[in-house]
Amino acid sequence: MALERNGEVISADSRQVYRGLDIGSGKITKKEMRGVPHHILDVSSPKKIFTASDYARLARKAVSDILNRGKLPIVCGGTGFYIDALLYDDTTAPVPPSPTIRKKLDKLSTGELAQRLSELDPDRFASIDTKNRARLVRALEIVLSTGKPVPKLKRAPRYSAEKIGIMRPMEDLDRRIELRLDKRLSAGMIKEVEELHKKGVSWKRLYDLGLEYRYISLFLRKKLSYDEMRSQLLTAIRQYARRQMTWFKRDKEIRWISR
RNA sequence: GCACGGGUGGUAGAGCGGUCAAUUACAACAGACUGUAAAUCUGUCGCCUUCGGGCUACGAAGGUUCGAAUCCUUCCCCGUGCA
Repeated sequence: MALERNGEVISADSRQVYRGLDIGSGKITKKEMRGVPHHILDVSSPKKIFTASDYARLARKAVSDILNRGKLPIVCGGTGFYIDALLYDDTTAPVPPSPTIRKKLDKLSTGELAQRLSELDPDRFASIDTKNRARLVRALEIVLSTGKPVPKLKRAPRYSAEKIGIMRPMEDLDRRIELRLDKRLSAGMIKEVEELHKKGVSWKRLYDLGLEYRYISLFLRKKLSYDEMRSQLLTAIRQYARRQMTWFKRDKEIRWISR
């Protein structure tokens, strides 16, 4: 598509932003790019946490650069939240994460966090998932660092964009996922994870990166046998694919093609 | 052949006379998503339902009991030990 329409690609993938996460994240290779410039790949160290707002900032810069060159920006990827962060203004509260506040909040139980939020910001409390720690912590972080309730977000479109989604039967996807996994495994994905750890990416961090990085690191730590790792990872990837569909299905602007 | 141990929902595995359609975990299905988003979290999960309940279920068949997944008998499978 980029070749046909004089475009450049902007990746919307929350793992391909990290250097060294190549096979496991399915990062496109130089050769596969066929001369088409690709953006927002390898922009962060895997030791750091790259956020949706970092993504929005970089991707918007890329969009305007591409437009200035008279070319078509093509955003491509499966991280729905990142795509929204790029396409809409006001998708996240403008409050950077605060390690100090988080450290304090981490000591509280989920119930206590919910309790505090209900006192400090009843409005946000009413709509939040009260069992989701990560959400509660973030909401409290916003309230505590601004001294104000969590702002209502407008989600204003920033660009006029055409959204295209590829839909295929789940069985078909499942089959392709398995083939893809085995291909990655034989392409040295385990080695890749081992290398990342050697270079200082902690086990905890690898776990948090999810999917291939999570399960392979568990295998490397001998918490899982090879077969357990492969089958649990396969399941996790399939579940993730379904979660992605849940996200995209609710976006009524997407035009679905089967391809 | 004898002696033990065991057969429970898609899977693993609790329950060991009533409060059991059956703890829990996983899988499956659906969903959420305010700077970790490949993350995090929620709901449903035997069948039917007018959501009150009804029905069929814990290897099989009988039996004991007001009442059994839980006790007894026989049978069929599985594992271990002795032959």
